[in-house]
Formats: sequence, C-alpha cells, structure tokens
Amino acid sequence: MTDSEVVELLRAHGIRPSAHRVAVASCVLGNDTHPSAETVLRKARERLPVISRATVYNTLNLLNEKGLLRQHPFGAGTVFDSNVSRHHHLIDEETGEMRDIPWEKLSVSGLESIKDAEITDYMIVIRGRFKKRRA
Amino acid sequence: MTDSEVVELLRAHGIRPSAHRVAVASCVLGNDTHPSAETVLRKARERLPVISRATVYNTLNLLNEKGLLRQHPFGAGTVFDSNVSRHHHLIDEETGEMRDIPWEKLSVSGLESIKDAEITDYMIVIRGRFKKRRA
DNA sequence: TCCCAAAACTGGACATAGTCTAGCTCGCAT
DNA sequence: ATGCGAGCTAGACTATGTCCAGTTTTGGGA
Repeated sequence: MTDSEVVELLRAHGIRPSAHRVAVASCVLGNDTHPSAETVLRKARERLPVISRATVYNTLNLLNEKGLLRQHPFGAGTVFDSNVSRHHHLIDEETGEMRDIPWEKLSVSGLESIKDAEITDYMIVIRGRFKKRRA
Repeated sequence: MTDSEVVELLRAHGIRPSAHRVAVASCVLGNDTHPSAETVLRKARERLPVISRATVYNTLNLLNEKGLLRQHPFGAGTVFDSNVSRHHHLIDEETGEMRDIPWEKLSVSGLESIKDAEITDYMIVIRGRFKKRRA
C-alpha cells in the first residue's frame, strides 16, 4: 500500500494524516502480518527515527477505534490485524505466529443454542504447527 | 472441592501438596470461575496471609504444566480455567468476564480444509453481552 | 530423634507492555 | 506575526509477570 493510499484511507475514516500517523499506519495496513506494538514501534522508527512509544500506541488505538484494524490477544502477546473483515485464526504453538483463515473455509453450527448472551461476534481459534510457508 | 480432595488431586499429578500449593489450588480448582493471577493471589492471602507473588505464579504455572488447569489470554487479561476438557468460550465485551460453553453445544465444519498446519486444538470464541446471571 | 539435602518459599530486583501527563511544536486561520 | 489547538515528546507511572539469591521447611535415612 502506497503512502498516498494510506493517507486517503486515514482521511476517509476521519483521521488527520500526520507524517507520524502515516508511518505507523503503513507498518500495519495493507499486509497480512500481525505485528505487536513493539514491532510497529521498531518499524516506524526505520522511517521516522524520532517517534515516541506513546505516539505509536495512540495511533494504533486510534486506528482500532476507527475500525481500520483489530487487536487480538492470542498468539504471541497482543497483536494488530489489518484484516477487519470476519475471519478465523490459526496460531503456531511454538512461535505464536498467527495466520488468518478465510471466513468461508470454516463454519460453526449450534450458535442458536446460546441463549444467555447477545452475540456480537465470534471466531474459531485453531492451535497447531505450521507445516511450511504461507501459500 | 474440599482441601483433602485438592491434596489428592495434586498427589495424583505428582505435585507435593504443600500448604501454599493447596491454598493456591483451591482458589482455582473445582469451580468455574476464571480468575486472574492477581485474583488468585488475593484469595490465597485470605487463607494464608504470608504468601508471595512468586509462589502463586510458580504454583499456577506448575498446575498448568501438569494439566490441572489451562491459561487463556482472552477476556480481561490472562485468566486460569480449571476446566481442562474441551470447551468453547463466551466473553462479555464490557466486563471481559468469561463463561464456558460445553463442547457438544457447538460444532465446527471445514477443518479438513486446513492443509498448512497440523491441528492440535481449536475452540470457538464468542463475544457478546451476557443477558443475565449464569444458569 | 536428629540431621541433611532437596524442595519449597521469600522479598526484591528486573523485565515487559502499556497508560498518562505536562509541556513543547508545528501548521493553520486570522 | 501571532495565537490556538491538535499532535507529539520524554519520562514517570502502573500492571503483570519472571528471576534470583538467600532462607525455611520437609521428608527420609542413620
């Protein structure tokens, strides 16, 4: 994703695209990696040597609030996911690495039997060992 | 679960049942709450005023290794679950409170299409709002 | 019973992840 | 040019968890 695409995306979601925000956003958006906040901080500093931890956290939280990314606590600590459409997750038990599984690949039955809660979202979390590189 | 049942359970899993370990274990085992480590520390201190944070963590990790409980990173931070049989999870979005859903209540199809990993475990994680108290 | 080694426990230092705040800076409208 | 507010900064602070060196407890053997 080019910088100008990132800028457009931020604007489209009501976020003023400062240089710092663009640097942070382009570390996460438009790819299927699942970086931690510290990873984003490190990558953002490659582009913009002076950027504070607080700015990275502020920006990630802002992107989260505005629906540009999601936060997941599984895997190796909390990671960010720019795939905001519904999908499932596959996690490598050894490394904590996380991959997305398309929504259509799996399905759940029996949800109508859940009576004691109003369901807003659900996903399947699979743990195992990756065989090889991502297809 | 009585103390002597806890003692038996620990022994049966090759854990020497010291007074401290029993105090910690009985805060978690035999009930369906999902306490955090800090909650366990607080509860354990009600029984045993002098018990260190390290002992609580050591014991919880030991119980985890020996298969007496599981650790889950969803919900409100990391919590412990004495239900070690397969089950799914329902999480209240507001409070982070977690409830177990029996394995048989839900089912997943399509797992055979996962080709790039050896699956060791999976579960459904549902988010929503609890309607009322646990049945 | 007494003694010893091993196991368990302790407090505190350290590590990691994340939040908060007070002050500074920069871009923009006037 | 100047004043203002959004954004950014460093660093202090909190929460959670690990590690370690030293001390206490425990169980088993003489």
